[in-house]
Amino acid sequence: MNIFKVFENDIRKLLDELAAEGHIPAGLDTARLTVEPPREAAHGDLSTNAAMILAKPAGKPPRALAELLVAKLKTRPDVASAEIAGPGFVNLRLSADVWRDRIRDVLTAGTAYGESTLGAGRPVNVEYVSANPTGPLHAAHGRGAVFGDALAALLEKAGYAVTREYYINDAGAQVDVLGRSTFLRYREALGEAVGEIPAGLYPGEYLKEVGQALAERDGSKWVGADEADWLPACRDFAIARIMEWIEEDLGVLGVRMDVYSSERALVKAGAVDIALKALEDRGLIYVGVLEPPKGKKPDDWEPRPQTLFKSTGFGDDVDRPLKKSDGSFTYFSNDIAYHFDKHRRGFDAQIDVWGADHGGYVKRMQAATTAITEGKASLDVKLCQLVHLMKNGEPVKMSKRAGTFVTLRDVIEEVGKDVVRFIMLTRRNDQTLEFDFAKVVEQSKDNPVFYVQYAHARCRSVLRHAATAMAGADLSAAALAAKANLARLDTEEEMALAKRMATWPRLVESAAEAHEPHRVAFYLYDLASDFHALWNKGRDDASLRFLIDGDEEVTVARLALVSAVATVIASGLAVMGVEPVEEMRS
RNA sequence: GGCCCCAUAGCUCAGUUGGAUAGAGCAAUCGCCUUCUAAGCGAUAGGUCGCAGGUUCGAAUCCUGCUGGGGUCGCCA
Repeated sequence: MNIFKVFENDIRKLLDELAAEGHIPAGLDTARLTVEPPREAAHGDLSTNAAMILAKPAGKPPRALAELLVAKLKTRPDVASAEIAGPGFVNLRLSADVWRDRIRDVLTAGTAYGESTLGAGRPVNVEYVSANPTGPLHAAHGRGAVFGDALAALLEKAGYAVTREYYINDAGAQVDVLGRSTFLRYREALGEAVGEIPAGLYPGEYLKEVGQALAERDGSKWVGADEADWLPACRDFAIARIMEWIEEDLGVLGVRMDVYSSERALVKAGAVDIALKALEDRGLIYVGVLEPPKGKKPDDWEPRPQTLFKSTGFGDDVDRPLKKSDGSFTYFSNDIAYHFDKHRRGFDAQIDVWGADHGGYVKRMQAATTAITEGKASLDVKLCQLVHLMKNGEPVKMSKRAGTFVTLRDVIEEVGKDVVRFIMLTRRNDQTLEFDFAKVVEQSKDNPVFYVQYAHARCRSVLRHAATAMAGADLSAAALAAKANLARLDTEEEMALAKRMATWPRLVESAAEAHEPHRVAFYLYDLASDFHALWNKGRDDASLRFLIDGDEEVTVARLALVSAVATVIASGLAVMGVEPVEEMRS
């Protein structure tokens, strides 16, 4: 239950009542109405701008309107106080029981707490990773993988029907290069001395393994064969093998895709022709000559007629080529077909997660998606900025060119999947992220992974102690929910925790709508911080500890609180794909 | 040159889709602490939200124009 939404709906009803009573005109636009926690806790628990946004259309001063609302709100038993502040805010303080009851909600719902019906089961397609099948995933891919996966989980929690999808770019020139590189390694595996890997081929060591495997499967079958024969064989073999690795790596990271879409299969099935025909029918394709890029004219520039898509009609800056000069389709054409295909599979809400270097591609893809689906589908593109790998403040050198780069697997093996996942979400997607191998495993307050996990571990530790101290007592969440007298929770810190947990459903909804999973990480840090604060109070004042000898009632109430905190942390970590820990010892 | 992203405390970053006196961690200063789990706790100080306009009850947030940094720019994917 999202308490803020409950009040928002109730306030809308009150406004209807005011209209029925003739205080304000009926049918005022309340789209801008908000009910949210004020930044300043001193202002109360909830705050609404209703009086301010309606003042002008209602023809009444905001404070007068606020008076009317306050009078109505004050009659509610769950409202402890309602007052007007500033330019016309209505601030509410809720009775403590409203917050305490949320603890019971948590205990009853378990880690399902925070789930919402916001998405109403609408399908959403989240496409992420989609790394070229030409080599193992490297560290930077990890960010897109984690981001996309957490976003998918978040949307699921918010009630959407999510499909996780990986687009395999197995149709371009790069996979022919892969095929040639593999052929060389294959001959090498058969004993041929191949020497230096020629420029233009992939030098990576990992292809030795692919060549070896191919030699084992096919023997010397391809030596001396026509390129027309060995190239597709080597290419397809390598793609299949590398995709296995990629799936394995993703598995280690805890990422499981629902759908792998092959570009080659799509092209083969004629999807590109269908898509371009659709655009053609709408008069969005023409043959024309593009202007050279302003201010940065390539040396070999020459005007030439190309088949172009009229993307300028949909917010793009220039029209974009659909065919290369040899008549074959550009990657863009295939991509249009792919996004059209998603639409035809029922996805009108599409999200793509890309690396920041593809920023220049966003407008045309959105333009094309809008154009080809006649505005029915919307595409949101989330760009993930670079990850800077560091070790004790020193940058870790990466060179894809030389074939030496830090693979995602290396990173996971060094610090663990949970640390990778958590850290990748501690920055907004459009900020560059520094990943320091030393810092991310540090056991201190400035490491958010540790801090959040520590809070969970402390909760579990308290419950373990309680189980020993109160042998025989049923301390399950259900039992605590049933028997705890939550009225015994009344300290400032306890109420702060209860309120923080009450905002989790709201956070899920707003983060899901904004497509910003990093907010979950920050929320958990805040929740952990509230919990640690309460814990620390118990150091100075024994009466504030959780287990109080001789007062079972307060102990049970506090155990309910602690159990709820652990549950909400676990619920948040589940969205991030991180396993909560029972204790910090390792 | 066009387009996209970024610019918030000394540093690293949040900022609830336009709300009230802009927050957290680190570093700094000052106290405390040896534990229901050790990897500490509390307090203080720190700001022209890059600059200048605009929109309105109200702007870090939206619009315009600048400045600085990054990315990208017709037959790469």
